[in-house]
Amino acid sequence: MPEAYDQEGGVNQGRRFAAAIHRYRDPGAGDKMVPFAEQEAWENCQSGKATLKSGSRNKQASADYEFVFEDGIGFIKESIMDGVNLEDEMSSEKPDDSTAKNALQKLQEERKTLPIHPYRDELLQAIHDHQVMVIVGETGSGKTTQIPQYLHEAGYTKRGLVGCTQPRRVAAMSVAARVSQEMGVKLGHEVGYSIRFEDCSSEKTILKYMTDGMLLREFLSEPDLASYSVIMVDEGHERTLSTDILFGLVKDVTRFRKDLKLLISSATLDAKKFSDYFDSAPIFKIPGRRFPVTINFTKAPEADYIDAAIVTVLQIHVTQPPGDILVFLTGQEEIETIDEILKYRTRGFGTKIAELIICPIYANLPTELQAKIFEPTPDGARKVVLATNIAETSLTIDGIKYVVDPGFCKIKSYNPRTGVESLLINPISKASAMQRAGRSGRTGPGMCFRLYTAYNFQHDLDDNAVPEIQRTNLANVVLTLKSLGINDLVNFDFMDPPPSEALLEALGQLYALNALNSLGELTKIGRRMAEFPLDPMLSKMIVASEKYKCSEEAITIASMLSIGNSIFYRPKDKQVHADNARMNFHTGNVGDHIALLNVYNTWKETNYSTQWCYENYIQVRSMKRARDIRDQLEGLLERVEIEPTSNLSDLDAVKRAITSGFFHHSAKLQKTGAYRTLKKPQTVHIHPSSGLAEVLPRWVIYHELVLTTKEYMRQVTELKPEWLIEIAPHYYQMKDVEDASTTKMPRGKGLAAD
DNA sequence: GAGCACTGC
Repeated sequence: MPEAYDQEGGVNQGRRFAAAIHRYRDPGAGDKMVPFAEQEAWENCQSGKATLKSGSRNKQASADYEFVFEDGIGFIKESIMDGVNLEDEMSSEKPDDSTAKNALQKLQEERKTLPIHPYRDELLQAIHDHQVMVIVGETGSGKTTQIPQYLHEAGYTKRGLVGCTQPRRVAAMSVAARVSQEMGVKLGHEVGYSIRFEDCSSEKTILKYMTDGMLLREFLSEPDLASYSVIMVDEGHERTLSTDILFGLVKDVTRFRKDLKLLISSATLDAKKFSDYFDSAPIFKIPGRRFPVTINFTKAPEADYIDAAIVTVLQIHVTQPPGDILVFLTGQEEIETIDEILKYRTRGFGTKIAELIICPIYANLPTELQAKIFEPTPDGARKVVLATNIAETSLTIDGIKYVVDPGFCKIKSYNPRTGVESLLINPISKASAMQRAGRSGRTGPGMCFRLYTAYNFQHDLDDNAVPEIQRTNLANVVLTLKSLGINDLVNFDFMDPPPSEALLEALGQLYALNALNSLGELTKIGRRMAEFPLDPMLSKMIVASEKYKCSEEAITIASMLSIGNSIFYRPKDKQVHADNARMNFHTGNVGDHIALLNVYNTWKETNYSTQWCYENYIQVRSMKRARDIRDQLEGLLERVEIEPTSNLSDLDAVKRAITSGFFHHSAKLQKTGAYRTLKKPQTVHIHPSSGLAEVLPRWVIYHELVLTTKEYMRQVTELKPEWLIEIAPHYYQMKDVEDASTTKMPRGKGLAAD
């Protein structure tokens, strides 16, 4: 086994997990089937047709439960996720040779073959009878495209819009496109969608698909949702930050708007919880349409999931009938490692085995390389897709018959006490494991190979992932709710309340930013800040830039910072070139914020050239996104009546604006070469990718703290300590910036000047 | 001298 991946951090995490499996494993359960009542119930429930009797099931299982590759990893066939309405699926796949029908008629007939169709009238009656309902609609049931149309047909659109929220932009767009076809209308007319940067709706629109975040923004201007007659929150089980806030808001609106209908779609496992939260709302269940998926667990725990994944892929390739393989991995590095090892290993087979086409896919992979996974697999070859969680919900790949699931993913966590973010490898949830398995049964019967034991699935995995609202910085959530006039946040009706520590921290932060007064009410500054769809520190920087006459620079920097760390592209074989290109923007040790400003302005000077991006190792996609965000912020400047002004000749003015938003994030150099944060003291370091990593200024301000191998400040700019007193006198006193060991510090100048 | 799960406004 090559050693390359042996040193990889994720593997160590995996080992720890595997060790945990060992600890928990029942020593007698090795080769026997263990009863999994809970799991069976779960999966039967999932299938929508809980008809399998346990007796016949066991008989079937004992006949062929053991699925063992020769000389490889032993798997046990543990269960089957049933396919439902398979016959319908088969018949709808048949080409329709009646040429007389026009396209619209065909679409209307297709609608009638959807699993939801027989439930139409019953569903409409239930919606008529109840104000709030939880809809459990399995994948492929047609709930997202059909329910809004049923509501329209039943007359609900006469009283107002039917709005349907989605967690992702593409989903909102593509579903709206499909529904507009089915209704035979032009997209953007009767059927439209609304997503950030793109409003494809009009006065004619009666069915509106939108991202959940977009409905949340609409709440700010229409807190009673007066223009809607029905709101359907789709994919509620995904528990995005926006849906969780929406839940609390729409639940409240239904109390005083008895004419507003509310539909929440959830997965089977959460339905009861959703129903309880919405005052015992009835649950309406619609079966889905899916092919059966056979689930295999390893007989024994695997110590190294990277190795296990590689062996499993090769075993499938050599022993199993045609069909592509999807492997779920945690990140880019893991994907690249497995890519290399698989290439190396299959080279050894020569022409003895069929060709194995390896396709990596992750969100930061340049667009042109992402396209490869959608190319059809040539006859006689097999494709193996190495994917992150992006393949769990965000994109679907046709032709996948086998899923390999090591059972891990990276999850961002946030420590409200220290403000440190980190990205850690964690075991996935049961819900996530089922979702992954389902990716193999989209176009035919599938097989899922889990690289952990059934015991481990049952006992070590949580039912659901921790919702985002419980593991994120809440400053923006709090500002949004405050601007909706919700003052008592501690008693806000969250489905799963965030830790009170995180709420208090966010309140404190907003108070320090002068967005809230001492009574916790929104100030004029706070109201202006709430207009910007940004982290409040960035919004404050923009609002403060008015005073320093540099709003143009502030919105550029805010746009670039809100992209995250995916601006610079650093290919393995050209790291030196990429680093040199990056350092060109740091001339004069201006700091990382100004460097980002330089990147954007230089790109703008090239007329937003793609070629220029390639030459400078900059991600084109990220820059285009920065431009979209900047355009939006430019429009919002006008809304809050801030003049667009540029002050490039006075970089200190720009840095003062930055300090106005980020004064919390200050740090001072120690004799050791490390830094110490001024408030909530902790030892931190300048990230090696910073332009100031070797400059080590005495005082710095940073954008964020990330924990990787050390605690690093990412995006760092030099600071004059007197700015802290000048800008945040309520937060810093002289003693904070005085320093006995730094008598040589040129104090007074900045202070006297202002 | 490091390491970037994934969304969304």
